[in-house]
Amino acid sequence: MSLRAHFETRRPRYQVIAEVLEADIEAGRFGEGELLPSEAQLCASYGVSRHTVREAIRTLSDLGLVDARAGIGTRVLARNPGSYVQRLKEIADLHDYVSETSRRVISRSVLHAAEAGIALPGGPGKAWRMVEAVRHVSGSDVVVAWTQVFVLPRYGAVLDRITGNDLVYLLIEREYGIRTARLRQSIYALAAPATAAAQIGLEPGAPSLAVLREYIDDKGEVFEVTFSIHPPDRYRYDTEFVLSPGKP
Amino acid sequence: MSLRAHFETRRPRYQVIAEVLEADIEAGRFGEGELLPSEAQLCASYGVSRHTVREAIRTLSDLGLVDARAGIGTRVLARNPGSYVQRLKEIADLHDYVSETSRRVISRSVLHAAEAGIALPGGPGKAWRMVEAVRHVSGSDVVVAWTQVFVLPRYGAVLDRITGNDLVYLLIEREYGIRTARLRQSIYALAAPATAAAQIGLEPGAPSLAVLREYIDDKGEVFEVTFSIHPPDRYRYDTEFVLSPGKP
DNA sequence: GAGTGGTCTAGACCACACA
DNA sequence: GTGTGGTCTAGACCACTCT
Repeated sequence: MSLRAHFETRRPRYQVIAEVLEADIEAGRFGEGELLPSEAQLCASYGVSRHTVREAIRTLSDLGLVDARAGIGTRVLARNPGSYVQRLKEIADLHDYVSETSRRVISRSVLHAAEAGIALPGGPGKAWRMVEAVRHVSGSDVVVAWTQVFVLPRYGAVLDRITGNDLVYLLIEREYGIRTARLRQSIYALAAPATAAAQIGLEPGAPSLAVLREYIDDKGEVFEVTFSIHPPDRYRYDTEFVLSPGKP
Repeated sequence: MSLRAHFETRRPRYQVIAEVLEADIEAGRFGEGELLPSEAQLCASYGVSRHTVREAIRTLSDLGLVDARAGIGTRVLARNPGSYVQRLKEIADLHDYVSETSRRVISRSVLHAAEAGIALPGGPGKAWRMVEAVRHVSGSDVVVAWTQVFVLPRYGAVLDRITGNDLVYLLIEREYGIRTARLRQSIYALAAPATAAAQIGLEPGAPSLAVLREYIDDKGEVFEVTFSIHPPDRYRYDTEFVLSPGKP
């Protein structure tokens, strides 16, 4: 294989070489688990400098196709099927309805985990601060969710200051300089509990959608838990996964 | 700032420089939207070659912190909060319950979109092949879902061959050489429809969780749609999002 | 010790953006 | 035109792995 493509198309040599190597891998000329020719050999084959060869290999590495190691060589990885990713810039994207709805606080309290209607991490004796609220469409009285927000007592101050649209985890991140490293989310159907049902205009026991979210900081501590109950037909959880190449 | 760190710790110079620059950005010494010093200036400041400076800048670029452009310079991007990604190697990970459950086919048919209980893409007159099935825990008769799978007629042959655990989209990918490029998923609460309720041991109108998935190939065509109804408490949809650095 | 990729230098020419 | 980053060469030394 030559580099005619380079001279014809004026594309960078390392890109052309990367594509040739990629095609070789796809075609099985370099099989899974085998080593690519060494950088020195590739330099000779393609008549380019080592830097150029290394740029080409870097491209393949970024695609997750090969793994280069000093002392060993550049190994062809298992045919990468890619992976499906859902990517969010802000966790707020998860509840895009936030911007179109407002919160009305119903109550605030301090309680022990055992008293909450749901399982909170840290054991039944652990104290949490909680606010109960409903979310309704802004400028209307259509209620889309009944919500509980639990936060660790040391962050509880933010709960006294929330207004219609603030996202509690963002307030905590900002004021206490922590970062949400992980979010766990669980969605399930539920017969609406009486307390929630009354607030959102459902019959007790009617179908409803429950969403439980745990916000976890970079030390692994769950610092906030939210629990929402949505009326059916006024809320759905939509997701799109896109196939993307890249390292696993 | 010197490169003492390099000589003390024996770490690559470009890494040390990258960290110094990153700290400078964090500290606001290079503000959002501003240009970094040119590569030539950085070479002089740190007393290294241009290659080394470029490796450092490449590191920052991979982190999504800066954007280098020929003719302009290297611009500091808006403080990158990272993004939260949910990553799946196989869409099958989405229904992890697949491996622990088996499917029992109830019926097969050919129908027009208008006859389906849900909205299928492509207009009401479009023909689809469908199978109706229930999923139950393997080796038990506990039913966890009532399911409909719709596929384009030209792929319908696979529906005649599905056994207890095959994933239809994987069969189609394999046999017809297509690739699932995107998956759209919608989850909502639903009063169980009578047909489904009867099959999974629910009262009609009881709370249930509905999951609608559209499988889309790389030409943008929806080639499969699945619709599932789950009893509450026998199914929940769990997700974990992890904060990851990187370009947006 | 021989060979690998990882790091680094000192040059060079180019395409591009902007004044 | 001047300066930017993008590409490329021809060297060099190193840490690492395997024998």
